[in-house]
Amino acid sequence: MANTTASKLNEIPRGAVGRGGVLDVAARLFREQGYGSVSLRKIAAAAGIKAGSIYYHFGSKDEIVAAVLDAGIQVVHESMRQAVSALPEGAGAEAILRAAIRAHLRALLDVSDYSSANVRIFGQVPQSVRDANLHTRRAYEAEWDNLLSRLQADGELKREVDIRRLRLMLIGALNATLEWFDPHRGSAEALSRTYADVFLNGILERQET
Amino acid sequence: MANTTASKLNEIPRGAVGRGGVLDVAARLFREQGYGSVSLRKIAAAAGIKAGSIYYHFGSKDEIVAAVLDAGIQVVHESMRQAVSALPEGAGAEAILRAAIRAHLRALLDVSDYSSANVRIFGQVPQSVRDANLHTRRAYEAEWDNLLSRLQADGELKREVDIRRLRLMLIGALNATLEWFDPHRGSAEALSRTYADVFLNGILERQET
DNA sequence: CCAATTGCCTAACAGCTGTTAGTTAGGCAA
DNA sequence: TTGCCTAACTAACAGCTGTTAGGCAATTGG
Repeated sequence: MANTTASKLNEIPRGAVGRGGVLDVAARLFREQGYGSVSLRKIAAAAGIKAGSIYYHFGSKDEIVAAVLDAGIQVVHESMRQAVSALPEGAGAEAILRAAIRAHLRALLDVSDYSSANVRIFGQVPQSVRDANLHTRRAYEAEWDNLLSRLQADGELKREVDIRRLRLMLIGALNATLEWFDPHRGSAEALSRTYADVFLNGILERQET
Repeated sequence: MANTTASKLNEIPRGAVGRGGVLDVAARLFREQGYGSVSLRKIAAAAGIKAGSIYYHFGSKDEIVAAVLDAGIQVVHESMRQAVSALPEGAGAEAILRAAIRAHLRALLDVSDYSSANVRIFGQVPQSVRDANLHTRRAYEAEWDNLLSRLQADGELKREVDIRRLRLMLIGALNATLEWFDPHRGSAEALSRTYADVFLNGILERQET
């Protein structure tokens, strides 16, 4: 037919999907539906290509999910590091912790499908994929441990808190927001303030004894 | 052969698996491996029966997972309610909150595969199953909201904290421990004390201004 | 302008999934 | 003894899964 040429015009240009496009779509689907119920055919369909074509860009499903997991951590890590290092020289513990909490939460809730997908599906992927993500993960954890240790050494954090445990508490609590956060009910910005308030000062009304 | 009678003796008694047995096994597997990668054949094998036999006790896979989810909430709910009501009459906010936190955490980490399975897989099951669990879930949430509201009305909690948000923070933070808690590194008991300490009083070293 | 490379497509594979139907054997009541 | 109920079994189904092989058109480099 004559329209073969014409129809090309409103088609997606040839190389527009590509490895990056597949990865973006995969991250979004993983975040929305979890690991187990997202098949390669779903990813392909959402990206506008066919399932087999994915194997031109990736060697396996594990390779896709591994790439999503790594990118997810890197986004939060970078966001948190920048937020902290952008602070003025003599910033106190309170300002530093508020900035770090805010950066982590905003990366999760506002910015990136990759970071939220990481939190959501990490516990669902095959062991081998989890293991491959551990290096990236530990780097981010070390960033927090360094920060917290420094503040504790300066006497700004209570001495009796174990740093590792505190980091697990903090990141765990922040990540848990993904399960219920609704942008219609309040901003990630405001939420990060509440989290900082509670973690820094607690929820008990203080008696002036 | 003559041993047909003898061999019966070291076989599992006929009705020993049953509906309850299947449910126990399912809860354990869901907690360990997540929803998507636990098939009916895996559940059946772990329970010592064949896949088809499950349909004598349950109408579908969804029915199994729904039963696990409901039981999971009920265990934590009951545990928390008892712990709080066992307190002496005039117990203060601090004692009440410590008891509630401790009960929730111990139900998750020490006691029940059902409660931990609930937390782990709730975000992975089909929408319809989630919806069916909502009633049970809301009852537990209301228990917390009542408790927190009462304490706030008595002036023991800071006025500016939103109750719903505080409850989401608290339960979210407690549930997140499932992802990293290791009984070899410390008890749920000790962990619950740390959580109470942080939530009640915060982590900042208090300056005597 | 030709050749090579890129990015996709089609068709098929073996294996696993939830589910159904029909069968069988033990225990209990009449 | 007869007959029902319970709790399992076997075998099969349609559909989906990750993955592979081979083909084909468009773009790009020489």
